[in-house]
This record gives sequence, C-alpha cells and structure tokens, in this order.
Amino acid sequence: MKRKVTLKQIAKELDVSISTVSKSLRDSTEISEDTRQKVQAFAKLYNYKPNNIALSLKNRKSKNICIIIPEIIHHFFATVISGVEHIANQHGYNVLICLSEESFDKEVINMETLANGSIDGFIISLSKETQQKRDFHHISEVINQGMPVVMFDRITNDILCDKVIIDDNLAAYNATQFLIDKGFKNIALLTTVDYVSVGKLRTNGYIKALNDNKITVDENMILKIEDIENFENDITKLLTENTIDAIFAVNELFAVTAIKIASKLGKKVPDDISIIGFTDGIISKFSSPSITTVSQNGIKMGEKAAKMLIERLKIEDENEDENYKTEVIETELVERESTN
Amino acid sequence: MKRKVTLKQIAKELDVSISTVSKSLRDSTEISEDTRQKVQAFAKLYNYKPNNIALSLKNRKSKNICIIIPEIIHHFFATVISGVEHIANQHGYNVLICLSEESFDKEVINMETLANGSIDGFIISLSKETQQKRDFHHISEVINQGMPVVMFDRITNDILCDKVIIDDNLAAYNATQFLIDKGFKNIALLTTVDYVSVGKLRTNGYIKALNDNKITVDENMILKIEDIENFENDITKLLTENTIDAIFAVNELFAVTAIKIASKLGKKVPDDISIIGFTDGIISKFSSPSITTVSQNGIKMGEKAAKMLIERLKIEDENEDENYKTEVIETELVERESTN
DNA sequence: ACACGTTGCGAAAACGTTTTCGTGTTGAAA
DNA sequence: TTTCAACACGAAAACGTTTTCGCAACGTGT
Repeated sequence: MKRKVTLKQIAKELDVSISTVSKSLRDSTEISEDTRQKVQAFAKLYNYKPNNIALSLKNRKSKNICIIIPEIIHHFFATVISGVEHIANQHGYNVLICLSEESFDKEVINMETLANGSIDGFIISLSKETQQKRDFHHISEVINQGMPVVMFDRITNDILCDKVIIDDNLAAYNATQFLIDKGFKNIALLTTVDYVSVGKLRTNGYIKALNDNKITVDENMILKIEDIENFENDITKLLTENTIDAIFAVNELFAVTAIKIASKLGKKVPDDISIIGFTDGIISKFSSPSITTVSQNGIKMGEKAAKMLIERLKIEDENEDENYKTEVIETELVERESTN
Repeated sequence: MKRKVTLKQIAKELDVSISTVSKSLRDSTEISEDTRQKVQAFAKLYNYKPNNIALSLKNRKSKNICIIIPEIIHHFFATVISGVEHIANQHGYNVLICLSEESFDKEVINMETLANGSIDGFIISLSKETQQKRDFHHISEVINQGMPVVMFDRITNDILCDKVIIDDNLAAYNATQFLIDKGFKNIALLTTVDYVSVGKLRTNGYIKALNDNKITVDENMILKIEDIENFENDITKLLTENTIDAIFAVNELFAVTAIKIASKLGKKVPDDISIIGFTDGIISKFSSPSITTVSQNGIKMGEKAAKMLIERLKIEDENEDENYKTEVIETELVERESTN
C-alpha cells in the first residue's frame, strides 16, 4: 500500500526544489530540458497525479456541482441527473447528489453544508415542503454568496436565478385539447394539491382548455390528491359517481392507478375511458395498455440546466453581470394505447 | 454579494491572531471567556462557516464517497443510491455519482480523476464492458493506494475487497422451484449473455432447479439476450416455436416484454403462461398484470454497502488490518398477478 | 576588464484551516 | 523582593499546490 506521491517527495528524491518539480511537470520554459525530462520521467514512474483538494484550495473552485432533488427513485429525476452528469463530465465537473426527500430541512442542511467550498454551484428542484412553506432563504443566501444556482421543474418565482422548465400550463392545455378534439366532453382531472407548482400550472392548463371550448368546469371532476400513499378510494369514488369519458392525470402514477381502478370497475381503457398522463417514464411505456402521455424530456432538462450553470461559472470568472434566463424545454404528446 | 468570511478576516477585524479566532470558535480552554464570546458573536454575525476544502486538505479526508453505477435510469440502481445517500448523510458524508454508461473507459477515467483526494472511498457496480474485458487494474490500483472500495451486485472475484450481493443463484433457483411447484414443466428462461455476472448466476440457478427436479434442460427454451434494444423478435420466436407454460426472466424488462408479446400472440398471463421476473421495480408493480418477481432490495444493498465503506474508513484511521467481507442480502419472492 | 542580458533555479507567499509550542503577563506563595 | 505556576495569546508549521519574484552563474559584446 503505497500512498500517493507528492511534489515535495519528488523534489526531495531528485534533490531539487518543489518549484522546479511543479514547473517541470507543467512544461514551463524556465526549466532546462534536462531537468524537465528527469522530473517528468520520475513523476511518470511513480504515477504522480496532482492532489485535487490542494488544487481546489488554491484555485478556489472545486470543479464539483451539486444537484438537489426530492427523490431519486422517480424516473424523471433520474433522467435529469443523467443529463446533468453527461454535460458536467464533458466540462470536467463532478456531480454530487443530494436527496431532500421532499423535506425542507434536508434541503437547507444540504445546501448549507456544501456551500462552504465543496461545490461551485447548485442545480435544484424544490421539495414539496419548501414549496408549501414558501421559505427560500437558504437559496437566496447561497446566491448572495456568489454561488450560482439553477432551478428546474419545481421552481419558484420568488428567487431570481437561471431556470429550466417546461411550459406546464401549455402542455396540460394541449393534452386536454387533444382529448376534446377526440370528442370527449366529460374529462376528469387527477392532479396534486395546489402548492406543488407544476401541479397547479397543469391544473390551470386543463381549466383553460375547457373554458376555451366552452365546456363547464365541474369541480366534482377535479380530484386534488394530497396523500400519495392512499388515493385509490378517491379515484374509485370519482369514477363511480360521475360520467367520465376521459381522464387527464398530471403524473404517471395517477394515470396508471386510474387505469387499474377503471379496469376493476369494468370500464375498459381506452374503449370506455381514454387516459392521458404526464411525464414519459417507465410506467407509461410498460403499462398495459401503454399510456398516452406528455413527454417531459428529463435528459434535455438536465443537460440544459448543467449548461446554464457551467456557463454561469465561466462568466463569473470574468465578472460579467447577471442576466438570468428561464429556458423552456418543449414537451411532446406521445400517443400510445390509452387513448383512441 | 458578500464573499464568505474567513478566520483571517475575523482576526483582522477583532485585532487578534488567527489562532485565537480558531480556538475561540472551537471552545478551547486556552482562551478567556471574554475573547471567546467576542469572537463567537462576531463569527455568528458574519455567518462564519469553516471552508470544507481547507479542512479536507488539513485532515486528508474529503468526507465524500463516490458511487459508480452503469446507469441511473435503472430503478434498481436508483434505489441503491437512495440507500447509500441515506447512510452517508447520517455519517456526514456526501455522495458523488458517476455513471459508467456500461463503458470500461468511463469507469477508468472516473476512478482515476476522483482518486486524487476528491473522495475517501468508492462503491461500485461493474459495467458490462468491464465484466466482459475482465480488466480490473483501475480498481486494484486505487485499493493499492489505500482507498477502500466496496463492490455491489455486479462484482468480480478477481478483486479482494468488501462486497454486497444477493444470492443470485439461490434466488433464481427458488423462483424456478416456485414455478415447478405450481406444476409447470415447460419453463423458459429469458436471460442475459454469460459475461454479465448476475445473469450467469441466475441462469445457473434455473438450470439447477430443473436438474434437481429431473426436468431436462432444453437449450431451445433458454434465450440469452445480448441486444437490449431489439429482442422482441427473439421472444416471439421462442414463444411460437415451443410449448411453454411458464417463463422465468432475469430482469423486469424481459418479463414485461414477454407479457406483452404473449398477449399479442393471444396467450393470456397468467392463465396460459405464468411469468416470474427479477428485481422488484416500478415495472413489475404497475404492469398489467402486475408481475410476480424476485425482490432485490436495492435500498438495503445501498445501505449495507455504505455502512461497510464507512466502517472501513473508520478502522483505516486506526490502522487495523484488512479482513474483507461479502455480505449477502436476502431476496424475497413477491407474488403478484402474473403467476397463479 | 566591465556592463549587461539570458538562463536555470529556489524561496516564499498564497489558498483556509488546526494544532503545537513558545512567551509574556499576572497573581500568589515563600 | 524573588520564584513559579497559571493564564491568555501569538507564531509557525502543516496539508499540496501554483506562481511571482529574486538571484546567482554564465556568456556576450565592448
């Protein structure tokens, strides 16, 4: 077990100064051809690699970025990470992940512990709790310290920074319109509680589409689900107490559950009920019937967010002034078997 | 935009030495009550937090660990990360993720760039390419440098280190036996090519179960899938050219695809064909019919791997000698609708 | 022989900590 | 008044780099 070799050790062995070793390895013209080759050969032999931490301290940048997400087991977030990692790697950055588990406190702790030199910037999608509390001091704090932050998907307008989103409102509008165009008029909505930003926006899109088509919005047809663990009964009730010929669900889980419950109630999808979901993940693809869904390109979102962050880190060096952007990633309706 | 305050700045402001500031903040008895309170108040006011990088350099440990996995979009790996992150956080470690994307080169590069101080240890599941090449020099190298490595799931016996696995062989055996006990004799196997360690082991378990029950192993009933993108035709062929009353698939994807193809061919699951999968992920749960599967507890694996790594990092400080362990996480057969 | 430019290298500072050791000041004991 | 411990603090080294600056030694041109 040989410890990693340092400049100091090389210098000692070769009986030269640390400066000479460092310069030789960096091909400085100050050093004679002879010494340079000698040092380089020795360094190669002992497999010298500069210590990243020392470099970080000297350069005051870690070449690490951190992505904070609510849950990694959600396919969408996994794809975002994948996109972030891809771009980060291309630019020599490593990616730290932090899971807030939808908890405000974890989000705060994560940011505070990492904002002290460990990383150069954040990419974050807000936890539910944070969105509910509307407390973003931890974020504005790190921004104030000069650390760039890029928010994606679950964002807030209370903070000024770069953002990457989809047009949730429009995507929901289009999905609903798609159902209306098919001739459906009794369209139910399975959505989240309002404080989840994307849920709210998608709800708005649904309502606008109905309004634009002069279809009365029936509150009984809108189910706002709070308890993620236990909502089968609510859906069953919704499906039995209303005449419904189509459903728009704001995520995969709601969509697939609706399908299962409809089947149980003897209603066939898509023959009796058409269903559209949101987020084109594993479930939509492999469910039977497979689910028509609004595709939300996680990879692209991740890539874009990483690009924006890295760009920001670059111009920061050159001290240019801030000019925050919000990028909108296009969505796409992927038609599958759950609509006809 | 105020930069983070340092000990030096506090010292200057308060007209004391850096040492005094540091000691005051760490509640050293060397410092008078007066000075201590003065310093602490000032530090609090300016929200002083020690710089992690400087600490890392001083302590020669980063409090970061890295997990290298082939793909993050596989639900199983996402759950493992979740487990790792959970334990790591508890012990004050941050988690870096690296995706090898099943590429040997990416695996090597990731390890080499991070092994220079950035992290204290690795948790890794081998890429397919690495398993195929059987080239593990990058791993033995970091181990030689004194950096602990824990391998999980896709491991190799060529490297001595801590490992976390499931008993793939036994789990496959039990799954097959489960089908046999149901009275099925024509059991097909959907598996991977042999160089994927877990695929090979699961294949062996299947074969052993058949042998133990005096059922002849029919090579035509074993489909080794290499091309992950395009194997529907092979499965279709398998299902049409053989009499099959049950299928054991070594992962979710194969299982759900088999169900879809069987349905297309007019065979009902589970009435005509029973199917068991492997890895209890999203697909198995939400597929229709939901899939009976061997549950491979990713969270537990991740937690165990993280615990082993952190334990190793502790005893390393005390210079105890190595005594590598391989932990086996139990699996469980989760019965759902695809078998009867 | 003298001035001067070039070459090749080392010393030291800096990044931000922690910790060991040394030292001046105080008060009490003798 | 002298002696010595306790107290309170500062200087400096260390972690591993990079980079600026200074300085010898040498060769060249007068």
